[in-house]
Amino acid sequence: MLTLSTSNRPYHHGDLRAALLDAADALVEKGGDGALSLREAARAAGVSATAAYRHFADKEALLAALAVRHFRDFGAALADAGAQGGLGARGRAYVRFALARPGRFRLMFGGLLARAEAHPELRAASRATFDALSGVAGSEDGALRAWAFVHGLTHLLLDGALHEADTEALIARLVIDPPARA
Amino acid sequence: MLTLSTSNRPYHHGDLRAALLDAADALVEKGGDGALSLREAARAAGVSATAAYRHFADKEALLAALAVRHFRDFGAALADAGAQGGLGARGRAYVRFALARPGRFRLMFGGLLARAEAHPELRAASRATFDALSGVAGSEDGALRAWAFVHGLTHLLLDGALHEADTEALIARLVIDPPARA
DNA sequence: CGCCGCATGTTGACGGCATAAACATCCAGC
DNA sequence: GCTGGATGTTTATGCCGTCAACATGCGGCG
Repeated sequence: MLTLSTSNRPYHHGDLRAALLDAADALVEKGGDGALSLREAARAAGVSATAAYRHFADKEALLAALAVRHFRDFGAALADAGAQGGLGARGRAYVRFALARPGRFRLMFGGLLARAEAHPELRAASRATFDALSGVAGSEDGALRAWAFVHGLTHLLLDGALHEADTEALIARLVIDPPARA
Repeated sequence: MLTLSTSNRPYHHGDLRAALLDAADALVEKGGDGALSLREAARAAGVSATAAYRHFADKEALLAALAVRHFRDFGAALADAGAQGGLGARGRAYVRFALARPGRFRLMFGGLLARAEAHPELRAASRATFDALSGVAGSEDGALRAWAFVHGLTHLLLDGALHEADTEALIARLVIDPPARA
């Protein structure tokens, strides 16, 4: 049974908070945005329906915590891409991250942010990511335009608004590296 | 009591379908995205909880119908703005439409579209709007870039991602008319 | 003019959900 | 070894989406 050392193994479960976040992530990714049910997440974690309330104030708090996690991953992925490429590489990584996990992206940018004042950690995590993005090329209007462009392209692709057949080619063609002024 | 002529006044209510859409619109606009309850909309329309099912297959169908309505208004607003201004005027109208009614915009671009194959009318209405937008400056990559930029800026503003104080000034500064290449 | 069918709306019911309160359990430190 | 507080469970409440059976009333047919 391998009880991993005497480290910080919490009381009853293993680490229920993380287990719930994992379960919620899977549900959000599968069923889309509002398809998460606290009870179902609890079921998936093998725990009673109300156990989640020991770790999250309510359902929205769980979603906010999940969004925090995703913002950190997102920021890391962009930093990685930027390290060995320019602005264009970062932009393409941005779009690809979202297309690979639409549910995550929709959670991150889906209205939770708008009332993020209720979720200080989410505010902080998103601010950190945003500031890193803004600071890429100074904080000039050019950088802002680039960000808005990539962000908008992501949303349009996610929504199926573009009838373009070859998505990857479209990205490669539009999101280019030189001062695209876009 | 003024029973307006003998025109197409449906049977019991006045025009329940429209009344439900109005009520739903108000709820979506106020409480954000998923805050709509069929029962509450019915209550607001002064009708029993299940009456909506005579007009909509289910809750999602109501939301889809509402989105159709908004796509039409949206398209009309953009056409108006474009008639007496250039691409820049149209772009600014785009952003302002969304900022004026965040709930509407989030409904229109919030994941319903992604599985719009279940809602033919929504698919059609969004396609019509999108095609009109794409066709503004030919259907070149430039037009696509412009659209993506404006769309992304809209989302970023809606999400409070930009710390800019004066939103209107930002819009005026970024969304400009000449071939902004953005 | 009267009846009847169908579109419209209502009632009642079911299972699922978020959430709260009271209770049980179990590790940590004294 | 005992106890306290953190963690999880049970039970309950009220709302929700949706279904099935029923009521109602307008428009068209006789």
